[in-house]
Amino acid sequence: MRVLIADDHDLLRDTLVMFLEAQGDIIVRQAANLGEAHKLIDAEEVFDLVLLDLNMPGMNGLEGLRATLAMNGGQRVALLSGEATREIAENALEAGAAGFVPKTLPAKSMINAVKFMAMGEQYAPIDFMTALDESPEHPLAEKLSPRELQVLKGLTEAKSNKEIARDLDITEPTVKLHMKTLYRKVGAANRTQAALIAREAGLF
Amino acid sequence: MRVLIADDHDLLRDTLVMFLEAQGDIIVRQAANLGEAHKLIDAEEVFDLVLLDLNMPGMNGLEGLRATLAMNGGQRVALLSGEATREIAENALEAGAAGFVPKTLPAKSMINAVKFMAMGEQYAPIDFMTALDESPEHPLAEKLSPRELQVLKGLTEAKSNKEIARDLDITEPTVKLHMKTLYRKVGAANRTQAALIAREAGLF
DNA sequence: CTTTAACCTATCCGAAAGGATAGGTCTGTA
DNA sequence: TACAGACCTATCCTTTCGGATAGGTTAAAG
Repeated sequence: MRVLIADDHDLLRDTLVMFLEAQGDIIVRQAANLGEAHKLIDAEEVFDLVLLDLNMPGMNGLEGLRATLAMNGGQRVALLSGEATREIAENALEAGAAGFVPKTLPAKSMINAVKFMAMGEQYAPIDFMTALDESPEHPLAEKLSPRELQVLKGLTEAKSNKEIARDLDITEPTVKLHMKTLYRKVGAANRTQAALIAREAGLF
Repeated sequence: MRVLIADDHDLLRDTLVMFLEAQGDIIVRQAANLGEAHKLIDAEEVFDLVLLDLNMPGMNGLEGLRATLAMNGGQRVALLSGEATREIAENALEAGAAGFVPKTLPAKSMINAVKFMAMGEQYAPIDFMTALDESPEHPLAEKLSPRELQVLKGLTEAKSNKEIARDLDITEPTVKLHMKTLYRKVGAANRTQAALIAREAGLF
């Protein structure tokens, strides 16, 4: 089994190489950037698996992955990354990657994943892929006052101003003003749009 | 490596057993229903992996999976199914399953997956898990007339009745009646809820 | 101790939404 | 032809919403 590891972090690369070669039946080649990796792919016989670090020189996002996939030999290429988002992982897999390996994976699991992919399967960590794509922050929630958030919550529950007022124990006109203010803050023209924006932002 | 396969389809079970045992270092035990499987788990030393068919006698949905996970020995349990939905697969993985194996998988991949899981990793087919959970149909869209759909579309764009009327070249009162009718059809109390429901259903 | 700013509160009024009711136009069918 | 049913249209009328305006409270800064 022939594997190529391309990563500009020497430490991680060496560790991975050591672990893989300890498996006995795996031949590992190394590269520190995309150019070196391509040279090795051109010069040697086809690899069972090529591991590319997302952040190493020459990668340019997923472009390097696509370029490597398009190279002769039809080798299987997987993406290796420390801080990639789930979205990037999905894009990589859609682009035809053999898998996605986060650097947070335990060494043992990483070895298993590499062997798994080299055997022709597609790999990605389950928990990573099924995690909800939670927006990093809710910039909206930050800009709204507590009362406005409560009013907005009532709005997303399709309550009338009167109901919201009763629930919050304030008068209806007050609710209206909060509405008006929060429309301005979230950029909505009316309550329907405000509700859709709130839902879109993942609030409540 | 010790594997237990529980499935009431003899043909599939025998095929799988044959393939696995051909790998040389795998000992396979069989069961035709959940009760038999539990007896084997109790009687023998711990398995590296237990494969449970979702539809065999005694399973009762994911209950059988949970019961098996809770048994002594702490064995790893994976779900095997022919027609499970992505939702069931996710629930199984959340419940602590070692993996999910659809019966549509090629034999070679299935063997790889079983070995992968027996080594302690969690497996699920990438394409299966990342597939969008597209609602089979939009039951809403079927119940609404063309005009009502156009009105609802305008509503999700946060337009006023007057704007919708102008866009559709009808009078405003007509728009109102369409609104009222579609509220009833989709089960909304007001326009905000109707907009949220439409968005939720994936319309527009 | 003022001052400023941000927030919550309230009043009034025009505009929009929502309900009830009814006429008009197509289908397909007896 | 007559009829039923589904759909689109329109007219009143009441409720609700949305905007403009302004007073009251609290906390931080001068």
